[in-house]
Amino acid sequence: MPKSKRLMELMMTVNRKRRFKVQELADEFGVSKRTILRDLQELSELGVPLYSEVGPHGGYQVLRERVLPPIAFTEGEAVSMFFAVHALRHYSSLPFETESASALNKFYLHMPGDIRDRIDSMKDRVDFITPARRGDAPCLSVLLDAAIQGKVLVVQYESKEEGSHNRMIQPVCIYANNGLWYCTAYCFLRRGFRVFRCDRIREASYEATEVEPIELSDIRASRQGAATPREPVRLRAEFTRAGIQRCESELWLAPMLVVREDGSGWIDTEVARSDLPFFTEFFIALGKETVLQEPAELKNSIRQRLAELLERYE
Amino acid sequence: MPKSKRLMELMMTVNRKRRFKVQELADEFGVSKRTILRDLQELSELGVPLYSEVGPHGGYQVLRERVLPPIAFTEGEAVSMFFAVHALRHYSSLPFETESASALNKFYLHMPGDIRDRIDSMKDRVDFITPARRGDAPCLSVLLDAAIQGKVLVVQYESKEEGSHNRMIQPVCIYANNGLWYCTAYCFLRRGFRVFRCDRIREASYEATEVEPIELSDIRASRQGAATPREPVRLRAEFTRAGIQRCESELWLAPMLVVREDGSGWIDTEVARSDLPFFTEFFIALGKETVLQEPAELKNSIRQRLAELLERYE
DNA sequence: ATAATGGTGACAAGTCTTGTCATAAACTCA
DNA sequence: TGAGTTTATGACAAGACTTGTCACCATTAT
Repeated sequence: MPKSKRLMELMMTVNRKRRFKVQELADEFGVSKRTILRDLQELSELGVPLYSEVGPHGGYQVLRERVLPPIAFTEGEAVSMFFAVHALRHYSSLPFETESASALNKFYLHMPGDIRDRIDSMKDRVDFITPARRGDAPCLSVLLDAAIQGKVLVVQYESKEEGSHNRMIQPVCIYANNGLWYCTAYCFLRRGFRVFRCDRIREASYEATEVEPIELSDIRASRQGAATPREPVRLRAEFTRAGIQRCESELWLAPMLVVREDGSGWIDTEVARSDLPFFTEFFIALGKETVLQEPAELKNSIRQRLAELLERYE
Repeated sequence: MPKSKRLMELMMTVNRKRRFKVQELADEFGVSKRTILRDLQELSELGVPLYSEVGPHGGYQVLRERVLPPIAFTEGEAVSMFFAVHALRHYSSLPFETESASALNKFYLHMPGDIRDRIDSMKDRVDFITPARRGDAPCLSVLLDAAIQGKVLVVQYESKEEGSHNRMIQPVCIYANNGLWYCTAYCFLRRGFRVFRCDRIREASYEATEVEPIELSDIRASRQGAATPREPVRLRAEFTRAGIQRCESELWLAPMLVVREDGSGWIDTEVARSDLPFFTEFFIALGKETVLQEPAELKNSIRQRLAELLERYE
């Protein structure tokens, strides 16, 4: 095998196995140890961050920095990747530390000049906005780690109602929505799946929890479990065109909407009775853009609420 | 220069200049044409998509696909990039066509096995959610292109009030927010900067507009121009803790909020009189979580609105 | 037709690569 | 302490690979 090809393959190989001995590679490539040593030095000069230790149990290592093999990207692909990573700057907290910033930088610096020009001309013209929020979420990486490894955490959670207290939870997944991070987790206190706002989790640690982690083979099942409504109540309402447009902004509502040709529409679904206070506010906010047909119970609570408000503003 | 190094440099060079002749490179590298030809063939075998045409005015070209030079990414950087691009799948429309999907795929396939494992274990655990919206925005790439090149477009816009009609606009920038795409543009009809919802732009074309594009050297100035309030009215209000939390979800409001230690807070700012109808609805939606202090005008309109609603639900 | 440009094969000169050997240094473990 | 393991470096000859040259072909624009 000619040297140039061997170097390329060597690069892939050392990236695959992060630790290796010279003899190993020599056998694998059918060349002498001396040759491999020389090759490794060249790779090193080319930027692959190799580190070696002598002695028994020694050997070579690739440091955390690894060279990805060269990839053929479309110009458009490269641009897409750039803006995707660029969008992450809106997040004040990320589960991957600050590494996206340096990735962006490296990516940008390695671009051929004309692509870089194109990016420059687009940089001020395109953006994926995420609302910048105050709440930092300091525990994201711990939560993610626990989710991946299926471990139980003790967290200090500051809930809306009860103030700050400790809970044991087993994270399932974390996600960002509308500028805030949330964590779905099994809560050992409440014995069920709950969603936690990550910025309200002040501390999280693995410390000696004797609780056995539960089995989470099917994540989706657990998610659904969290959402099953009890005490269903039928909800029917008409929406004007403007009403529909506003409803479409609501994640949970959009899938249940039925839209007519002319843009207006309606909803006919079952909701949990315990959610009625929420719907009271929701329908009030919709103002004249809706006509509520059912349930009477909701109409009543809306009337009552409106009367209270009116009194407040008198 | 040894061959292996020359190959690497050659890769960079052909990526920089997308069209070139063999003789050119031969001079540049101080080797013969024959050697360059052989090298180019090797690059080709390595995946660089070269294309050549014979004859005068012929020469080599790198096709739209280009090999980015190998970049040293931290493991964390690679993972961040993956999830950043992964998040784009939530968007039903993008200004860069479908190229992010293929970028993601290539990226994933080229990862060393253990990083791929790590990504797999994280894929169901982390997400950047963007509300999935119905409205497709078919014209994004045209709008972006016009913004970059400073051209005037004729668009068919379906506005909330006036239905569908044509306008001439000069796009400034486009951005995604909460699942919808918006375009800031100079509107020649209204003679000022306006924000358009891209999914309401049915068609956009360059066709023979004799209108001269305006100068947009400073984009930020133009953005501000769009936001300067006329007929300012002083707005003062108190918010409970829960009220503050809801206000923080509002992008335009968050910067003006003042938050106290205990989580409650207030606002004291100037708004345009023309926005009062909007604030009427906004404060009604806030319910009991706020106490409006000023202006009386707004209080009146809220009262009136509440009374109307109450009647509706009677 | 002519000139420009890429494409291929053959071959000798010579450069670069490789394996071997010797030696050193650092480290582990018994 | 000493034996064994592993990286590290230098020297050198054999030889594998690379290079330049040259001859020739194919295609295409002018």
